[in-house]
Parts: sequence; C-alpha cells; structure tokens
Amino acid sequence: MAEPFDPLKLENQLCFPLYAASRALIRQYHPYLSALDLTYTQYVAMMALWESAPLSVKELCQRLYLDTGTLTPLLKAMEQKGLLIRRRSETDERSVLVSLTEKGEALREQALSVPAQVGGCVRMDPPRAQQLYELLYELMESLSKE
Amino acid sequence: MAEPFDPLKLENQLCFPLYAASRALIRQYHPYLSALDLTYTQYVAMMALWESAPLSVKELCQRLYLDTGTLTPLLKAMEQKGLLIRRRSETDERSVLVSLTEKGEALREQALSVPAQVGGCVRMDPPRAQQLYELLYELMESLSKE
DNA sequence: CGGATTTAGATTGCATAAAATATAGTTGAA
DNA sequence: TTCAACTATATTTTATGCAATCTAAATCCG
Repeated sequence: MAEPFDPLKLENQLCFPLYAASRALIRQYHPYLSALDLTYTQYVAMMALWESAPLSVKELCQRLYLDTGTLTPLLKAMEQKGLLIRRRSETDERSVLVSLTEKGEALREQALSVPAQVGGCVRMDPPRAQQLYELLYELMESLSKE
Repeated sequence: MAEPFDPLKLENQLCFPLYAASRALIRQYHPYLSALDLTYTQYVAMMALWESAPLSVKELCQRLYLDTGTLTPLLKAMEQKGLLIRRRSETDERSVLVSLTEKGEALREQALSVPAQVGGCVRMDPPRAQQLYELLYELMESLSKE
C-alpha cells in the first residue's frame, strides 16, 4: 500500500526546509543586531571586513556570495552610518576598496557576544550542528560545479 | 600553536552557509520556473495549494512559514494571473479562503518535471541529501522551541 | 447585553536579492 | 597605437520578507 511518490509535495522538497530554516535562524539575530543598529546582511558584511579589510567590492561579493546589486546600496548605507569608507583604487579605477573606520572597527567588540547569544537559541547537539554545517558546504559545492 | 577561536569569523557561523546555500539552491529553480511564469515563492505557494486547496490565508502562512505581509500581495498577484481565487469565508468573515482555478490546477502538470530538473543540478549523494533534510527540520524544531 | 480581548487579514515602511542593463576603466592583439 | 573585448561597479526593475500597525469580525465574560 505504498503511497505514490508525489514530486510536488512540500515535504518532498529539500529547498523548502532549507529556505525556511535559513529565515528562521536569521530571525534569531534580529533583536541582538538591532541593538547594534545592524541588519543581518550588514552584520555579515562587517564580519568579512573585520576579518580582512580592506576588500574590494568584488572580493566582498565573492566572499558573501552576493552580487553588486545587493552590496552597492548596502555599502553606501553603511558608509552613511560611518562604519566604513569606499574609495576608488588608485591602481585600478574600476575597483572600489572598502575599508573600516574606527567606529566600524570598534563595533566589533560589541558584536563579539552575538554568536553566543544566538547559539543559545539553537538547541541542537554540537556534533549535529557541525554535520549540518558540512552538508551545507557540500551542497553549495555541488551546485557551483557547473 | 592553536589558533584562538574567533567567534566572528564567517567560517565559524552556521547561519552563513545556511543562507548562502538556500539562495544558491533557489537560484537553480529560476530558469525552470520562469518558463512557467512563476517565481519561487509563488511556486511554493502553488505546491501547498496543489496538495490541499482550498486553504485559508492563515493556514497557508503556517505551512509556508511566511506571514501575511508577504503572502497577501503574492496571492493578489496570483489571483490577477488567474491561478487562484480568494474569497471571504461565509462562516467566518475574518478568514479568506484561497482555492485554485482550472488554470491553476492545470499548471501542476507542467510543474511536475521541475523537481527532477533541479535535482539534476544537485550532485549530492541521496542519503547525504536526506540527512541534510532531516537536520534542517531538526534545526527549525529547535528554534521554535521557545 | 455590551465592552474588552482575541483573531485574521491588510497595509506600511524598510531592507534585501538578483537578473538585466549601463558605463567607465583596462588590456591584449593586430 | 588603437580599438574590440573584458572587467568592476552602478543602476533599474521586479519580487520578496517581516516588524509594526491598523481594521473588522468573532468571542469572552461579567
């Protein structure tokens, strides 16, 4: 009495829980990040910059898997807030270099506690979380193959 | 010589690959869905409706993990396209019931091949994909706990 | 019964995403 | 050297997400 497999059932899709889980986890960041006056995407951009500023817009796009249509307005807004500075590269005028201001650097101290605070909401075995992490990178790898 | 653990490194975040993988996978749907004149979110809404229309807006919100701010305009646009009909419930005037038109039902036939087409892009062991699927639901469960 | 509370949707405001298109700057080959 | 091809950003357009707020309908309850 096997049910006929329905390829269009929501519960048979990988994309569905992937998307839903992603939004649910990001939502957890909201209260902590709004205390820092950052949105989630801005926070991720800051993480990339804290790690290795200055970066060109292109490098930032690659690290965050985002395109300029998303990042350009985001970076402009963050520049307005005084977190970073955008300037054309002197050696290649096509390229825009993004560097942090003191204020941007300083914000890092306040952001240090965010991962632990959000981590506290994820009631999942650390090894399971680790495995999830690995499978996600595996999925991304598999998609970028061609 | 252990590196000091940096809680703000991108590669130490679960949220980061989750978000990136989600967008990357959804991007795979684009060519197949635009052939059906559907966006990804519209496609997901249609899957819920093909499975069990009619549904109230509230039920649809719950199944898709989306809120009315997202769904109301989406459903209006789909009604304009002739895929579905929205009408107030007669027994409870607060509630709006969404049902499919013949055109909406018929679209299902053309959508049947989409999962396999996208699945062909995911070069991942089926058991690993299955495990990823389970971990994602586990994560969502863990987040909704409180 | 009638006000207080709850519930289902709709609306508004802000912040992304990403495809498509445009533009300025760079570079390699004839 | 020059110009066609390429590259790095920016802009435009379309479509979400979701918090916050509002409205009308249904319920609760003293």
